[in-house]
Amino acid sequence: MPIKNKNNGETDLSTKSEIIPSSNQIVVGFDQSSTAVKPAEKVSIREVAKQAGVSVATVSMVLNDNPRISRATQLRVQKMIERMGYRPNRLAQSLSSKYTQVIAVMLPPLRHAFADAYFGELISGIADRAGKLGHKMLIEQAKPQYIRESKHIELYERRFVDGVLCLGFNEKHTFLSDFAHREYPMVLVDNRFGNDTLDCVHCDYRLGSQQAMNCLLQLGHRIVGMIYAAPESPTSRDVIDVYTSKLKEVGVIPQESWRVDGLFTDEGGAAAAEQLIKTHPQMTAILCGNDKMALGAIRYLIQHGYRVPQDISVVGFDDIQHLAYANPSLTTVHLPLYELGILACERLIERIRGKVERIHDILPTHLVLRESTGIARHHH
Amino acid sequence: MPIKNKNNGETDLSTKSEIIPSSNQIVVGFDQSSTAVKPAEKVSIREVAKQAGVSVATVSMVLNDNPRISRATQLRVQKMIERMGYRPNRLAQSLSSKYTQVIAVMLPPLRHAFADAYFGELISGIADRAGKLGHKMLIEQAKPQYIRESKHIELYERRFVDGVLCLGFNEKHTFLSDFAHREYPMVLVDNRFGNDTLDCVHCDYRLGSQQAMNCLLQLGHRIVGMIYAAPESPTSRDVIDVYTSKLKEVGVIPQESWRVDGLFTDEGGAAAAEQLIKTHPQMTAILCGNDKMALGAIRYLIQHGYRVPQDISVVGFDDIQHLAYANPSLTTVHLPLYELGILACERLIERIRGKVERIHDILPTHLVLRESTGIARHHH
DNA sequence: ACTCCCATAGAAAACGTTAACGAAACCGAC
DNA sequence: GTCGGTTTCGTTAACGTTTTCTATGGGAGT
Repeated sequence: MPIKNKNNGETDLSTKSEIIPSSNQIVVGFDQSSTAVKPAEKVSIREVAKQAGVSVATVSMVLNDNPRISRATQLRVQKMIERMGYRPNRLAQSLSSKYTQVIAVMLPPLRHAFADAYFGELISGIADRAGKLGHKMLIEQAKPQYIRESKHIELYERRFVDGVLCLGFNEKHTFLSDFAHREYPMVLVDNRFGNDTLDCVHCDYRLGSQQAMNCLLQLGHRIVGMIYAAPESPTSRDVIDVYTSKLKEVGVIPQESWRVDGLFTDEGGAAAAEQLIKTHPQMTAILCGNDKMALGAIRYLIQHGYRVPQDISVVGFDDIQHLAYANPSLTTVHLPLYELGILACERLIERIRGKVERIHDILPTHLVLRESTGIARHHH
Repeated sequence: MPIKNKNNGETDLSTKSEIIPSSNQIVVGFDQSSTAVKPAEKVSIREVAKQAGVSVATVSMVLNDNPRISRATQLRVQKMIERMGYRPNRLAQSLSSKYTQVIAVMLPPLRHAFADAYFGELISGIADRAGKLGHKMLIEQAKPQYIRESKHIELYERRFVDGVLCLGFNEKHTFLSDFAHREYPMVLVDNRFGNDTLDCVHCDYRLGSQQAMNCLLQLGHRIVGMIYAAPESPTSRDVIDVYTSKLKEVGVIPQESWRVDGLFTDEGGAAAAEQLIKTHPQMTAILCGNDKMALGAIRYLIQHGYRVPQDISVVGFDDIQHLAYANPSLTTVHLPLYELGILACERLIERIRGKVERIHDILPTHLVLRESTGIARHHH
């Protein structure tokens, strides 16, 4: 299934960019050093113009390669710029032009928001694409007081940024409606806003839920529990909706008590699994709203004598990396978060430039079949 | 042991700031919405001045509460600022003043740099303190091409930032020497540069290594292996140095082959553990350079029939959160990374303002005793 | 009453760009 | 040879602050 896109979008979501594959803290070296470190006494566009024998306007136009400049003078000026080591002051640029070339990434006020695998993937994509499009990335955290003081609006009004990407928010975060009048470019990432009044891009959680449920149903599971989280989130509701309708399709009426809130955390997942398995011993599979909860659930189950997947199958959501070593490895719905980050960044910048009106893009998911799922055991 | 500080530093490293404790993705709501969303047609300092019946200079002085303004007019102007919803354009402010009030956080080009628990803790501290000090935080990744194009210098020259915090770099990253002439404020975080020519703040890895080794030696371990990483890093060498000298203190000469590089990764830790245990079956304890490698080592050991800690004790470094659920839980050296982030941010800003000359601060560590260590087994 | 000084505030010059407008020079066409 | 039309580039006014320099008023000192 190709990219579902309500706009005319044909965005390139590839090119993971040059990254050294490893993974932690102090990486072993990559040799490099900038070619020249100029102590360079500040040189302004005026100096360059004078030395090149042209006006400042001409230099400016060369900088923004305005077609009105002849190839000859363009080369001459560029030579001089190079020779003098001139770098335009972007404060002056932004002050006089319309854009700051900076975007902000807004994170929810979680203790470990900066160390989260989910946010990390998104931010990675955003950072890569922003860099490629000549934009800088500011990171902010929407703590209660921050919102109370309207710092999120100040971001625009004081001209810190041209636009904002909001990660990990849902309808409970009422400050989002500050963007409803669409005066300030903002794209909600991996969620949508109820009345579809906000620009957004997100993964196709309905599709993901279908893929997960198809898998479980094909393996013969019928009593399928669910560990969800943040039911106020439209995408979370998508997953739940499909979960119930898929079960109904095969003639099973999922009870209310088959669903437990796992709070998006490992511990919550474990607690939820406990509750599910104690109240429904005949349950043979659990669908989890994210990988963390799935891992917590598996941990609980194994520690209490259940075999995964022989006794109970578990499916997650996210496909966060560096979990390959989990035992058993997790069958999960892969969310293309890196690509979503790229898309979000790209759409936001288009929106800033007025190249697009409404944004509501959806990226397809796919199931990654690993060891935590298996054929449903018989219950007698 | 108090803070070791070569400067006159008495920095407040407390106040974790208001954060909702939970942990993932879409958090359950915190009610909030900005008090007022002004559609506000851009109002500049000139308008305010006119309405308040004063000059722009006066308004500016009120903004920066310059003592030369009388209390009466100050109040009058502030009222008007409030009433008109005026927000100073910080591009203009920065253009005309000396500072941008923005700092950058430079990350190494690792694939998951944005999702790393180690960096996450540091960044969390930095973000909190930067916000408190009225600064914004830009995040950059020092990919090879980035350095080749001197973008790290451009950061200053084009006036994006006043200073940079470098996380996760070591002496192999030769671009760091671009800062040796100390023209551009930069603080190396959690490492130091060989000839001590760069400003830096870091944890006391020597102390940490002592604490870990004291623990193991007291438990009777003598054949102690080590899984290190990035030996080009001065702090890594600190750990290794203390490891060897501590063993020598009790009359043990650690062989070269007792040490293996674990590459800072989980997989590397597992491979290193394998190598150690196969070549030295009599080994009863392993000291690891970080928690990831320790976890990898434990995973390998358990999967291959060793009991931890009964057969082998393992000690880590970092004390990364959300690892409490590991089994067995990890004895590790706690690095005060959040606090280090705060300190780094604070020092950098002092440096920017010229309030401090050289920076080289060290924060103490402490051992967290958990389940992965025990009394050395007898070997016959 | 006159000077001097302090407290207070205004005027104008930066800060370093972009952009709107206008003006030469050159072209071919008539 | 004049005339519109292009190219190509210079002039100048923004952009919204801070800062330096200057000016005014009034009270204290003599």
